[in-house]
Amino acid sequence: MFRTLTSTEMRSVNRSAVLEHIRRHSPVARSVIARDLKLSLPTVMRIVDELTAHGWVRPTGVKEWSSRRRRDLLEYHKEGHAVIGVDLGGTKMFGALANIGGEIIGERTINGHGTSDEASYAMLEEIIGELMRVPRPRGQKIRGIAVGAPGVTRAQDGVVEWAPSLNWRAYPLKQKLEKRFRLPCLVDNDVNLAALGEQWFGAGVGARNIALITIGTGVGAGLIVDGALYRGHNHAAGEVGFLLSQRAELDKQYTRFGALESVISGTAIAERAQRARTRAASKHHRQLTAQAVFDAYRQHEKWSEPIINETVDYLSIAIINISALLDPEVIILGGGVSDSADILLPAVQARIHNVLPKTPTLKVSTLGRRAAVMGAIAQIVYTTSDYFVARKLV
Amino acid sequence: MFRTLTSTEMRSVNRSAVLEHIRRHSPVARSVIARDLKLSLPTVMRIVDELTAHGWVRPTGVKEWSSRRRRDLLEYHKEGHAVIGVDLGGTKMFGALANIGGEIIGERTINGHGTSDEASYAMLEEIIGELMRVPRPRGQKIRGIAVGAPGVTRAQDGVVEWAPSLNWRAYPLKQKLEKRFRLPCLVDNDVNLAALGEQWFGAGVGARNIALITIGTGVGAGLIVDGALYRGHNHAAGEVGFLLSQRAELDKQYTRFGALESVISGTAIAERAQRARTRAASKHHRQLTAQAVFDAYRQHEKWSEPIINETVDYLSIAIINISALLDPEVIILGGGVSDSADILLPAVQARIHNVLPKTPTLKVSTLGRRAAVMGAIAQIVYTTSDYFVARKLV
DNA sequence: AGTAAAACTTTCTTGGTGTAAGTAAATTCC
DNA sequence: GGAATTTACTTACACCAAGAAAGTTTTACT
Repeated sequence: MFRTLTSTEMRSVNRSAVLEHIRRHSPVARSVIARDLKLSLPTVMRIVDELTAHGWVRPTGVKEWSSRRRRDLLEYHKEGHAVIGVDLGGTKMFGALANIGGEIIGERTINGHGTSDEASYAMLEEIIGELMRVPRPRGQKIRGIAVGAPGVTRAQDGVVEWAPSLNWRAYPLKQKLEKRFRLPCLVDNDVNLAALGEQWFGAGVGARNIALITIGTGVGAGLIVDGALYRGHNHAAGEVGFLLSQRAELDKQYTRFGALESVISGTAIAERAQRARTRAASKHHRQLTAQAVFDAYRQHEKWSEPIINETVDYLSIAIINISALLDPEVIILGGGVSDSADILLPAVQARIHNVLPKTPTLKVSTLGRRAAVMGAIAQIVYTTSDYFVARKLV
Repeated sequence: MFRTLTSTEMRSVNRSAVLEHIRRHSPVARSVIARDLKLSLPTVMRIVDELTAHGWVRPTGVKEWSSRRRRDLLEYHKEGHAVIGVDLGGTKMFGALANIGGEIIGERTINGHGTSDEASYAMLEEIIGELMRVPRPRGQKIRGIAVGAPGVTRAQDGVVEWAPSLNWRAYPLKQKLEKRFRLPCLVDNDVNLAALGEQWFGAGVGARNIALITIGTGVGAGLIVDGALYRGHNHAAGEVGFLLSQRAELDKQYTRFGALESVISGTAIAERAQRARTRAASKHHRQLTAQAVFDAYRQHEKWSEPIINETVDYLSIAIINISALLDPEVIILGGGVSDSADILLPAVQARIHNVLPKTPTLKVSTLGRRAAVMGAIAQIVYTTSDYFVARKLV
């Protein structure tokens, strides 16, 4: 729990701080970095040299800008490295090749998933293989591969403990990928990666405490607490699908899906709509999707209102409970259902104001389905550049 | 957010690790520390010398113990320093003088609280003054004063933003105390200190992720996340009193007390009992307390059952929600109501097993009303010995 | 008694940070 | 238009702290 440091690791701490500063403020001059981070100028120089040599940072070429002398500014070298990120969703696999600035170079999607553990893995290998063959700017190397899996993952050793949709159980994914592709590989929960993605490139930029709620096939949350991903004691933090919001739910058993999940997930919304419609019209309409229910609501079709209202209510309760417990700066809505944020956000906003003393900022994911892939970039930068953080206990 | 380090601070990181190791494993030999913490022996020697010189650690005098040579072992020097901790509860003030090993040297309690902000402060000063005059082992100096306030506190600058029971609003407590007592002073939320206390000396020893739920006059929680106290973006993390567990609660306004608080707090239990009794017997009994309701339940008095069942249910929901979101290793029950844990714990235990994939360990506070004061010790040790922690991002 | 092993000690090297003095570039002032 | 001034960076060096390696002490075992 208490990690010790050598001088080299102290350098890593400082290097992380400098790189992070440049990433967030580029273009920026060395002297500004020194001032902001309270480092001496020689130290900043040395670290910047190191970062430049490794392709994380480069001089802009642009000179001067304000009073007195300005020499070349520095910027985060977006094109310095490429990263492969894959989001293994519940229903499809989405992979991207991107540079470390979050610019996507190539994408691949495969619908459906494997029927066995090895079939799922083969599809993943296929996607990664294709992405590795996508042409990149000359000299740009792939720095690593990060995979987000829907289920319980042990990020430390890269084992997927349980991912039902892929038929993986105690599956040593990282090990297999590293053996196959000979690159640093890394496995995490898909929602965790998405939260990190929003923190680096999306709606959570600049925030130190973030909750990303994704509502799609299922419901989950990724938590960033005091600046770092929080995974929990059993890798089960952020399982908001299992939140309870009624006393009656105590008497039921929830194994595959949680209580909240059975109300507000896209699947659940569609199911309720299906039931309402067959009751109302006594004839089967086409298969309804959550999307269709929201569209109906936009068209003021009466039957959709109780469904949407119920969804809004239970989502509001979840958001209130998350805020009461975690007091994040921002709560981000992601996943397929967030396409209907135009309906959800204002409604939820109105509901939570009464009940909480302090309300977080509510936002919609700006990265959408790419969130996890963007988080993959962040994770690869973290691990391959030895990110260390230090903190003084208050 | 990204803090930089100098060599001296690197030393602080390592010193913290060594002190922490000795605190948790004493008596222990230098060579063992080096092995466990992956430090070289010379470094451990130097740090231990430093710690000994400052009174944090001392040689046991006891020699050897196993194969080959063993020289003097080291132990945490419990009596090395004294600390004053004060818990400003909702209804009474409880202060203690203790050594850094958590052994109490003297205690003082004042019932009730001031009618104005300055009256409350005067009472606090009075308690601290008395504790400073309690005779201590010779040579033992008071290292600092930590105060836990019921309400919103800014630990960083020691300002109590809002503590209704004490009539404090934006009250610069730390500043006033330091001016008066000329010692390092420190102000935090009472439940936060209690959580820290349980982590150092109580039911949370060894755990990295802890939620302490206190149920007394009000309801609150202290969260320890990845080893450190988590306070949230607006110093409002752990406000479990505001958790919702029914859709109907969305339509009410909760300003002074939260929704959950109005059901499971000691006050709320007593109120419901009062109503039930007056209805049943149509004559006023003596003022009922939560304690009395639990006693009645133990005596199988029928009227108490629905009250206790309701309490158990909503507490279970809260615990389930906390687990789903935070996945702590242990959830500790504290506060006045935890005296009835013999009833609550097994009942809650039974309720949560069905609903959650992973359940945390449920425990009762082992420190009771002293929890916050014990946490005060921890905080003072943290701040006055410059605790730094370093962490590699996965 | 001699030997081996473990637990420190001492000495020296290495990595890294900061200070201080120095140089270069650009703006401002006269 | 040149000198003074300010800012950005550079160089040289001192200092701090960790680790490696070799030396010393203590103890168990033969």
